[in-house]
Amino acid sequence: MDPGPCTLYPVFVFDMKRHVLIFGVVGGLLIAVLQYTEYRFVVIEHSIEIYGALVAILFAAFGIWLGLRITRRREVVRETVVVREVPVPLPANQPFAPNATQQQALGITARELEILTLVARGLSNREIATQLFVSENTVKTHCARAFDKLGAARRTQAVRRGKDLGLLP
Amino acid sequence: MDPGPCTLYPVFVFDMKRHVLIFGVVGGLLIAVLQYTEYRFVVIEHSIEIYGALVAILFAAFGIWLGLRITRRREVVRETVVVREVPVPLPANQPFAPNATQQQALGITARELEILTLVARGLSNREIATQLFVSENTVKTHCARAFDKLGAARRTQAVRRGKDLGLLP
DNA sequence: TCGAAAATCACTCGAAAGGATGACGACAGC
DNA sequence: GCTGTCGTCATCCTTTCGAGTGATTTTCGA
Repeated sequence: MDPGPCTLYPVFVFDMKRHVLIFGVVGGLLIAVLQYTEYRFVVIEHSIEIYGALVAILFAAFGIWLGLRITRRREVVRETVVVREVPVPLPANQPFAPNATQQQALGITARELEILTLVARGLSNREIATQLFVSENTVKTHCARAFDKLGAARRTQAVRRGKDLGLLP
Repeated sequence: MDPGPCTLYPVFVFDMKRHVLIFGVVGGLLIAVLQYTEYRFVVIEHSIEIYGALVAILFAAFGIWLGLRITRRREVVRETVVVREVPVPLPANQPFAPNATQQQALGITARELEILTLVARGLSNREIATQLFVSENTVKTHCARAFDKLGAARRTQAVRRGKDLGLLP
């Protein structure tokens, strides 16, 4: 559902592709070379250990190099993103009209939507109850029903979905 | 090892010390384990190749991790250099760039903002912790600090203020 | 090398939120 | 009449949040 950390560094995954390719090629070459040398120095007793150590050192060095290269790329991209920075406070503010179609499709009543907007404003249940002259339990009931209709488990999630569906400004 | 990156970034030589230590310990353990398994599966014909491949993969992964760890997070430095404010009426829906000016004015760190965006997506603290591979307590701490800097008492309020200040999409 | 800032984690405690269920009155529509 | 919807309120119980405090480790700049 949620793309998560990948959205934060999409360039990272992109770069990986090419590097993994290089990794495969160089890895194959290294293995071939090492296998060749293995058969040449088979007379040595602890050749397996030396072999393993060689492979370990070479691949570790290569891995470090890969890690350095990846992060270097990421740094450059990060800089360009900063240049593209656009701080914009508010574009236009005409009276918001909730999406009545979505509201009816989900069966959300007017009262529930009213409470949802107050939830989106960051008010607590108690504050909402005070503002609407009803009890806190009533607010909770409306909230529970609205959350259920929105398929939300938490109020932040309900706000998120409400905005996505055009129910909230 | 790879002397290249070290000469380019002499600052990391100091950091390398500790990492090289870890590298040695983990490497020794890995070799021991691999040697043990080697003798257990000596019946397999191509055990040497498997052994080498195992060592290669493990050390390559470890090397990558090491490389990433050493050169992590250098882009923040560049970020302060670029200061550009462009009042744009409406950026449609293209990649969102948080208002760095507001963020710096409030002293909100990158990690706090990252967690704030996940809060705005309706995730619970536990879900955020799982997604970022940290403990729930850490998420709570970041949340608390972010809320304090935003002057918010609840997460819905924090999301609201974050949006108003251009910190959240 | 040193120190400040940031990130990490833990613990407690109280408040807030949420789930489940039941109930009551008003009101519209058949 | 009867039924269904809506708004209202309640109780019990569990989970989640938030505040406060303290600590360690990592990072980064001077």
